[in-house]
Formats: sequence, structure tokens, C-alpha cells
Amino acid sequence: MEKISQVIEERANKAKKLKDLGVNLYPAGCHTDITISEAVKNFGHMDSEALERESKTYSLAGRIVALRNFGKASFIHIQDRTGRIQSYIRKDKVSEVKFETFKLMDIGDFIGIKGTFFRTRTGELTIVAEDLTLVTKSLRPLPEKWHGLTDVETRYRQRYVDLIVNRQVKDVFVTRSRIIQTIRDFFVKKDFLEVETPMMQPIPGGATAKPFKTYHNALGMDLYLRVAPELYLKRLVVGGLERVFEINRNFRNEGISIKHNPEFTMLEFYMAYATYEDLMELNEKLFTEVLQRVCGGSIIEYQGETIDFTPPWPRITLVDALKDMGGVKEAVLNDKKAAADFALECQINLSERDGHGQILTKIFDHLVEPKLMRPTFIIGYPTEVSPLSRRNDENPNITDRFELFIGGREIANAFTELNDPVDQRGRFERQVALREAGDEEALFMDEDYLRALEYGMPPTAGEGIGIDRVVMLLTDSPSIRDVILFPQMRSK
RNA sequence: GGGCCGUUAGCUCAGUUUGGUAGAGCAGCGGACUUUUAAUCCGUUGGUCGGGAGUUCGAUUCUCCCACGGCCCA
Repeated sequence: MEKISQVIEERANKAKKLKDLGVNLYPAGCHTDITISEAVKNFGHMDSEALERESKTYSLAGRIVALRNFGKASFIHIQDRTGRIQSYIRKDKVSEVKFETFKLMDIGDFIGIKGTFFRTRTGELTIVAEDLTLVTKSLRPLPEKWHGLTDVETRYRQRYVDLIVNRQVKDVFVTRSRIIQTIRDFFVKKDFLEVETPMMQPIPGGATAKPFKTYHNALGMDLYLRVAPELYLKRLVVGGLERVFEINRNFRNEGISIKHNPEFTMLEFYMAYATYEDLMELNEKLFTEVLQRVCGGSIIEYQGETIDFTPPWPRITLVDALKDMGGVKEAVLNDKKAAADFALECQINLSERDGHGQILTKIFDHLVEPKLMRPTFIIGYPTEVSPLSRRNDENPNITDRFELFIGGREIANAFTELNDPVDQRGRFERQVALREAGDEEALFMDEDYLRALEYGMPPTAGEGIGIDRVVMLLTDSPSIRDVILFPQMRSK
């Protein structure tokens, strides 16, 4: 139990006084007939005379966020989901009893105001109260008005306070919602079906990542929180749902960083008869539409960098990117030993199990990824690191796969799906061997998925897009925690 | 996991270098004030200085351990 501070105690006293006056601290509901932004929209343009002629009374409600007392009158600002407006409370307008009630209200309380609009001397649209009601009593003080709440730990742990006092925070989450809505509309318009597949999976699959494990008592079995929905969505393509998408959470039991939260939101979609090349084009269209609707253009500022999304976006092979942008020598590309030596020089952590392809992608992540500011497709990923992707027809050592990088970060991963069940079995077997050798991120054998492929999956291209990272880009947020309402924190 | 930094009043921060148990602004409380908007003016309360141990006559300050957070690295 935390100790009661003086300020909180004072609020409890006021609550008691209000109660003694017969005021309900938590009445049910509150009648309103206008939101604050509607009021501003309807009356904000009128001059004093026009407002006087209007003379109709309106009821609105919100949280008191500023309070200036004058003995027998008060100015307050109240805030609802749509905006902020000033209200003028006069003792001679609201009756002695109501004014006494009002005197016991604090910043943070919810209040209902009934009154008419006018303009103050300084020209601010203000509702003068004819009647007022306490709508909810707040028992804790809000952070102060100058600096607000800046302590990041409190902002994440008590997001409700952050949202009350930091306007930009709310804007970020409004933008987040709009981005997701735009994406959803985009796919629905293209005849994709939105689906929900298991979050609890007996065999976690679809990504090389360490899963969370849990246990189902009634079934008496282990279950894993999904690291990706991929294998279930592709089963749906087998079933004839040729265009599907899912926007939902994935869970990965890994470290927390500026770009990793253990649960994060992923869009995955699958499109029968398409190839990864079709998806590159589709990405350009999708982002163009999202940017248009959310930012009103195709250029954004991210952490001081200007990023231009105007298509077409460069398509560069992993090998070329390593050579041209990473300054990697030919020998590293052709020889595993040289690659390993070079990686060590760069202080990259290698595992004994890493093959040449794995080492090259690690070098890429280290040297090239941070440089890819404008949207760029990297293609030609080694088959070794792409256990679910279709092999390239010309070169079976690479796959028909791309990753999309924007702002120096991986944003999406896409490929033409491997629909050959025999090849897929071989890839699973290699993953199982890696797992047995100690790789906790390697895929599990999934016999049911193989059976589904044996029934036949049409040629399909699929992709996953990290929604949180997209939101970070479009809201200029430096940390993933700024775009997740309740980021994971260690319990105190 | 490693390195660096941080944790002081409800909030935002000083103070700690050179040890003598703390200050400001806002908020709160009391008073004045019926067009203010960072309202103003007068007065005033409020702190186990993140937790624990050590050194010391004495620790918010120095040392060590722990917790939580931030940034960087892995």
C-alpha cells in the first residue's frame, strides 16, 4: 500500500464534503447534446452579437484540465475526446449551492456544463454555465501544467495519465488506428478476406524465433503463443481462401529494445497466383495509399531524416547490397571461412551452426540495414535462411524473397511461398537438425502443414509487415514503446 | 548478459563535487479578487532524498549490493 500524500488526502476530504452536501460523486451517465469540437465548429466563427442572438443552451461534458478562480467566478478548461473549451462559472448564474459544489471540484474531475456560448474580452469562445454537475470525482492530482508528465517510466506504466496530459500521445494512437484502418480497407477492396487464426499453437511456426510456452490443463498439452500466423494462413489458401489477411499480435520470447516488444502487431497476407514480384508493386501501392491518407503526401520526416516514398523503390540483391553498400569483398561472398572471419572482425556474434548464407545476412544486418533509409527491396535471400520460401528457378541456393527496409529498419518480409511438399519436408528436416543442435529459434517439423501442402497449395505469394514499425515511421516515434499503448515492463 | 547514466515533495527540477538529515516552480491549503487563460497578490502545509548494508561522531551526499528505468553494445 502506497503512503497517502497530502494532496491525495485533500482530495479525499473534498470528496467527503461533496458527499455530505448530497452530491453523487459517481452518477450514472451524463446527458450531452454537443461535443466540444462540434461546439467550436458551430460557434467558433461567430462574433459576440451573433452568439448573443443564438442564445440557445447546450449541454457538454469533459474533464477539468485547467482552473482559474476569482472568488465569485471561475474560468475552467474542460477536455473531451474531441477537444478543449473554456467555461465561465459565475456564482450569480449557477446558484449559491451549485457554486459551493463547484468550489469543491478539482483539476481532473469530470464536469457537465449546461449553458450558452459567448466570447470573452480576449475573444475566446466560452460556455457560460447556467448549470453544472459533478460527473466523476478524481481522487488523484494530474501532473503539473507546464511540463506535464515526462518521466518515461510513468508514462508507459500509467499510460492513462500520459494520455490525459500529453496531447501528442493521443495523436500517435489516433494515427496508429488510421493506418490500420487504411490497410484493412486496402486489402478488403482487393477482395482479401480478413481472418483470425490461432494465437495458441501446438507447434509454433512461420518464423525463426523463440516462442513463449504455456500449458493447457484440460487438454493436458503444451501450447505456444504464436510467433507468426503464416502456416495457418497458408492452410487457408490450400482450403481455397485464395486471398487472406490477418492483423494481429505475434509473441516472441526475446529481448526488449527500442524496436522490439515481446508482443507486437503484424499484418500477414497471402495472395494465390501472385509472385513476390507482384507483391513489390503491391507494397508501393499500399504505402502510397497509407501515406496519402495519414500524412497527406509521399515524403515523411523520421528522426531528422527525410524519407521519400515515391515509387518505384530500388530492388537490390543481398549480394550487391553487401558489395556496394557494405564494402564487402568478393571472397566473403564466395567463401564461408572468409565470411566468418570478416564477421568476427565486425564483432558480429556468430553461432557454430551458422552456414554461409546465415553469416552473410548477419553481415548485411550489421553493415547495410542501417543505411537503407528510403524504401528499398532487398532480394535474393539464401535458401538456408528462408525455410518457407520458394527456390529461385535460376539459382536454387537463393529464394524468390524480398525484405523491405525503410528508415534503416526491416519493415516487411515477403516471398513466393514454397508449395512443393517434398522440398518443404527437406527444409523442415534441416530446421529440426538445427534445433537439435541447440538453435532455439529453428522451426519445428509440422506434419499437418506438410499434409496440407500435399493436398496442393496454388502458387502463392505472402508477406508480413511489422505494423508497429510502420507506425513508428509515420509518427516520427523513436521507440516501439511510443506506439504501443501498454508496452511490456518489468513488474515493480 | 555487458557498459554508461538516472531514481530527491503529487508533477518538473536544483542541491551531493568539498558528509552536518533538503530547496524552487507548479499543484495543494488559508485569504483577496465576477472577462481570466502559465491569471495576479498575500500567507502556508508537504520529503524514510528508490531499497538494504558498510565507512563515519554523523550519510540524500562516499563505498558495496539490490530494484526499477533510459541509452548504447551483444
